[in-house]
Amino acid sequence: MKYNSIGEVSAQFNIPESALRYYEKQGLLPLIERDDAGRRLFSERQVALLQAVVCFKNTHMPIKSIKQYMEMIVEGDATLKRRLAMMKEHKQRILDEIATLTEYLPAIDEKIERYIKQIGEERP
Amino acid sequence: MKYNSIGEVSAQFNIPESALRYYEKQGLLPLIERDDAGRRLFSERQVALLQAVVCFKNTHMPIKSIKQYMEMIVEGDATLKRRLAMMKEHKQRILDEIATLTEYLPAIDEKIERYIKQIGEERP
DNA sequence: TCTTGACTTAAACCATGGTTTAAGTCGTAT
DNA sequence: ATACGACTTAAACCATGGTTTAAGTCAAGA
Repeated sequence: MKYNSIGEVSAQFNIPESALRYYEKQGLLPLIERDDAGRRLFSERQVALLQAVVCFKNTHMPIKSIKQYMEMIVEGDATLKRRLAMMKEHKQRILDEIATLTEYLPAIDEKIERYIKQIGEERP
Repeated sequence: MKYNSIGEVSAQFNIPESALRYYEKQGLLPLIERDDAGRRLFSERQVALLQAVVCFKNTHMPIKSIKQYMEMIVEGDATLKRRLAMMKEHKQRILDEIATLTEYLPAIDEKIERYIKQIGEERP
């Protein structure tokens, strides 16, 4: 099996090593193996799980929730329903967030239009 | 002129009074007047500016940036171009954020579909 | 008069999400 | 041998965005 060092993973995902260590400490990256010297070994599986963490972080899931999700993955199939419910809720929060941002865009556009107009009138 | 107390504004916008006081302290609500007892008086103008603050906060503009914007409003027409540039940048950040959220939605949907499928196979 | 409710302040406190620092351990190339 | 680069840890530090607390002021009603 191919293992990646923390430096390699940091470079691949453009995430500081300090953040990866912090994520592991917070329980976002459970079951990371170590070599004889205590250095982290990221398996392909861990890299895939980190990809999920990246997805969750980019969609603003709190660290505590990501941790719960990862704990459920470790727990196995008994948590499938809860994981499904969690993903449905998270999807809804993403949709709500998109809706909020979209709703406020016209207000920003109005300010832009107003400033363009005012600047045009100022320097005639 | 109609003035609103901090309690009224708090109720209207569903924002804690502590947050409104914090916003003023941080410079997000400049030029708020006071009565003889030192109590804040929100004019219609201030309420309108607060509406802008709410818009910026809901679209994740940092407090420091909102403060800069409000300082430019106080400064007057000399800052019109800078305000326009700021609004254009902020709009782009909103669009980028919507794009990011939208890009990750399929990954969440895949997990949802996978869990539905797996749960269906588990309880046949 | 005295209490109550709405307000004031400064300062302390809190949660979230990390980064930085200091000290140390390896493996490898010179 | 030793120096270097990549890694380790715990603990301290930081930024952001507030909330909470303690002590006080003021106006109005019982």
